[in-house]
Amino acid sequence: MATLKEISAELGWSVTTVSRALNGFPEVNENTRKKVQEVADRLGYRPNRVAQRLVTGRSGMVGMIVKIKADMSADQTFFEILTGLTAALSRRETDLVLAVDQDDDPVTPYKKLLERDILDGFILNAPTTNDPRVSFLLERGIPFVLHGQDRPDPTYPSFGIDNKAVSARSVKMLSNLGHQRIALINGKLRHAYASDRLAGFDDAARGLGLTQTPIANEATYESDGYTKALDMLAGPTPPTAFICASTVIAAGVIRAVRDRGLRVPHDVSVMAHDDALPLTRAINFDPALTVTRAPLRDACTPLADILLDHLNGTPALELQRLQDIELIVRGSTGPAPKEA
Amino acid sequence: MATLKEISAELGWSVTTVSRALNGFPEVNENTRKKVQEVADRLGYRPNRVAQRLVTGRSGMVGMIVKIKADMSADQTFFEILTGLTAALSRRETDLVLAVDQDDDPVTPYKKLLERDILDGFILNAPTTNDPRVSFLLERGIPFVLHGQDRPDPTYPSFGIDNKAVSARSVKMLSNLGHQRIALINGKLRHAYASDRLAGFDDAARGLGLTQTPIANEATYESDGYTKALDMLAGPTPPTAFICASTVIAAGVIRAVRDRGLRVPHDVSVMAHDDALPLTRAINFDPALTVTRAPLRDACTPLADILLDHLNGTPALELQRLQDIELIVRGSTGPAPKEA
DNA sequence: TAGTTTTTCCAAAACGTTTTGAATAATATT
DNA sequence: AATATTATTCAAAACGTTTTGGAAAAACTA
Repeated sequence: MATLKEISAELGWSVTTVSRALNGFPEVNENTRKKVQEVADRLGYRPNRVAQRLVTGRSGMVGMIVKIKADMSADQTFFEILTGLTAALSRRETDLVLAVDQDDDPVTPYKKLLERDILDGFILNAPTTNDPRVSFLLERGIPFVLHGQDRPDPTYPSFGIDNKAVSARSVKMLSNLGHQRIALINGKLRHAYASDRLAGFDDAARGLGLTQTPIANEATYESDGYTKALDMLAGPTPPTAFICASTVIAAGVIRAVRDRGLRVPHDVSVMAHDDALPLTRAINFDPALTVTRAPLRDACTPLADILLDHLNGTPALELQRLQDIELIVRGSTGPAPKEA
Repeated sequence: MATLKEISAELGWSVTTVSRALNGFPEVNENTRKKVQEVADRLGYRPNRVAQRLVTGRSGMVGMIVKIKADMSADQTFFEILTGLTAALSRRETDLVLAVDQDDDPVTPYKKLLERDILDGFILNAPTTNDPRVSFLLERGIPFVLHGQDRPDPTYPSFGIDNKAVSARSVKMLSNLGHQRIALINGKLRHAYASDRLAGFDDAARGLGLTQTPIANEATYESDGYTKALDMLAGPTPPTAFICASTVIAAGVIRAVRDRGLRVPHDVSVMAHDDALPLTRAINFDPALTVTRAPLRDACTPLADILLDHLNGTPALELQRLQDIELIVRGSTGPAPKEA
């Protein structure tokens, strides 16, 4: 590994000048800069990042802790955001490094990595409500960006969708189609997104004077959608429309509707939130699925940019952005059925 | 973050003494050492790893590059080795950090991470024959351990199974049961393990004078096992026994055997190599599967130990170890059928 | 030519830690 | 008490890079 000292010795200039030449300081003469760059290229000089971080506090590496789960259902999300973030950060000459979380306490892996004092910041995803990781990093002034929000008035950089609006827009659309009995099949309530969608659903239903709005939480898989929808459809006043937390859950709901001899959308409308993951495509449903769409992949560049802008000095409150949600109406939703 | 300087100032001893006290140097008085440790504990002192690496060349972090693939079939392997390695390294106060490989050239992500000069070494897995990553790291004298081998006379630390012996023991066992027509359904030949198993199969068959030994390579999924076994069973002299690259492939072979109206093991014996992954358990097969067994999880601690011993100075040639293979005979294999 | 201004490069210090070789203090021996 | 030996601590340098504040060189002006 070539060092500044070697370049300095070969050219007869100080280490200071060599450093400033390579780093584009304006007071270095252009000829000097060119000569330094030529020798650096020839010797294959690469700055020692460890030494840089010791002086500047920056290594050019940001971290993300990965929770390995026994079930594989989250893998699409996981891989999608990993590959997207790696590419987005790479465009800004930053490396994403991962560590595996194997502790009961979600804060522990952050403590361990912080002991190394090597990473410039963190990207956090899948927040729980009032996420302890967020509180921990805020207390220590460690830079991070959160994908989503974990509290109503966040003081940290973030990028995500407005999950209350996801529910509200869905409820309004279905209400406009004449649906009075609208069901929500929601995710696990420990996740902040699910909690927000529940709140948004309640608010919207109340605002529209809807009173028959059954809710089931804690759904993850297709089979959850199936069993919870079956239960709801078995009641005396079954819902005529479902809002599902994901396209995967919607597949289960549609299967349940059909197993009851009902038609989509003629008898029951089904819609879902769509992260636009590669293996569960809404347009491949029969009928094609109506969705509130916000591709997970579209979050990667903003997340990378927000974190790096924050590291470069932009105040956190200027780095809270929302991802657009697109309502796409397809064949899985239609007017409420006439009451028999 | 407390520093040695702060401890030094509080106690009135030099930074040198404080450093040596904390690092257990024998010439430091025991009383001195205790006092230093107390202040360090009180101030929450943690060594700055960046500064340490600058002086010692060690950060306490080793790296692994992860190739993200579109299909999910490798995830079991991936997760198994990740979680195992993280735990094993953690026991030796070393952090495993991951980076995502998104380049066509498998060497590129190593180059990028090496520019950082932060990691102490690498763990490499899934080698191809004469793996370019191995050559690259050897040329640069970068410490690493390889899970498996990629060449006949490796000069680097490694831990893995003898894949030639996997095939040889399987062939011998089936030959001893009277089988004369033994088929191999092998993995992708670009992987070193598949290449070695092919060689071992050929050698063993030749040594036993077997001449009807059909081979199919490039199998990964259950469906590969199914279609390749169907093809072989459709011939004029179908095999009476199969050796499969994995338990997943064996499931496909068994399905093909049954679709042909044949019985396992009465008409056709089926065995496989078993990495003991959690979701594809050989004893859950019907009948329970005969296997050459080498749990992937059992490789993790040796891999971690070998790499760290190498970093601590043990020569590479003393750090090449083989994992035991256990031949477990169960109900899927039996004597060759009598010729009709 | 002398004085002033601008441009360019540099010495020193810093970052936090480790290590070498020596200095100092304490203890033992004569 | 003086000398020798052992135990303990220390100053300085190193690691590679960046930055502050200033020195030196070059260019400009009167």
